[in-house]
Amino acid sequence: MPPAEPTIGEQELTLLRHIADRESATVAEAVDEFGASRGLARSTVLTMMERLRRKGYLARRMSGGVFRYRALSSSAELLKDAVQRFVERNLDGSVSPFLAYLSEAAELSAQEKQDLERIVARLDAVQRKDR
Amino acid sequence: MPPAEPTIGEQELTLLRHIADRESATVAEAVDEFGASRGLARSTVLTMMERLRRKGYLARRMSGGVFRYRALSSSAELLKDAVQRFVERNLDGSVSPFLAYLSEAAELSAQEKQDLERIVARLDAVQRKDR
DNA sequence: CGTGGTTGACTACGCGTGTAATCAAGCGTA
DNA sequence: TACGCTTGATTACACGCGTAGTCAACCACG
Repeated sequence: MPPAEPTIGEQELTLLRHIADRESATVAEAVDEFGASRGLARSTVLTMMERLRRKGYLARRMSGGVFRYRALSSSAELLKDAVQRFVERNLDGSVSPFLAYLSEAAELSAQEKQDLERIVARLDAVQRKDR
Repeated sequence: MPPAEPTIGEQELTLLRHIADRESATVAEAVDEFGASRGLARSTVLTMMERLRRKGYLARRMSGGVFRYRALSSSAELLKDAVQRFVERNLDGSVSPFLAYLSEAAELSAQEKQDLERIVARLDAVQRKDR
């Protein structure tokens, strides 16, 4: 196991995903595309990106006079990890509370419904093989 | 809507659920049952419980010379809310990453599988009704 | 050449949370 | 009565994260 990944704050994760989704960004670009709409100062975005770099989520390389940052994991990977951490730390590893949420509060898109059915279908298959 | 519930930290939530699960606890009991195994000082547990009380998650009443605390929501309710907050704040309201986690990383108990199938079945019913 | 905008580094501050020491009051028992 | 344990309240501190100001270097343009 890697040395217990550092924590990520909510805002940090959002920014990280933004960068991951475009596979490369300068600070200026991140400010324009991410910070501006949220009213964040340039220095704020810069600080966040440098913190993410120290934590090992971003790497950068000088290119054309400025640093270009890129995420070391994909957005989907990051989210899955975030979910995993949440399940392990807050739900004691049980997904039941999530299922409760799914059935009571969640609004599922057509795509999500389809994904869910596929998961269940695969579950059934495994189950049949098991017994 | 109530005035935007205060945040709860991870440890706070765990303690709160512990209390919710027994529907009443004194500080001494919480220390014995919750704090001791985690190496927490009595004052730490006391502080957490008082913070939870200020935030409106616990109430207390004097009983036999000591305060008895009780949670104002059930453990299940708390968890569902936590999931909801997580989905809204970290996943942009989309449960897809959760489904990705479910299908790739989660180990489901028999009960959970059953719950999941029930959810899907209900989804199917609604879908049929919709069109 | 000077001046203004861009870039990167550093420093800082408030708040929430995790954690605890300390103090004062009450109560039981030798 | 005096001592010690339990209980409650107060105060404190470190760390992470969200947020930003400031400064120095650089580059382009007039």
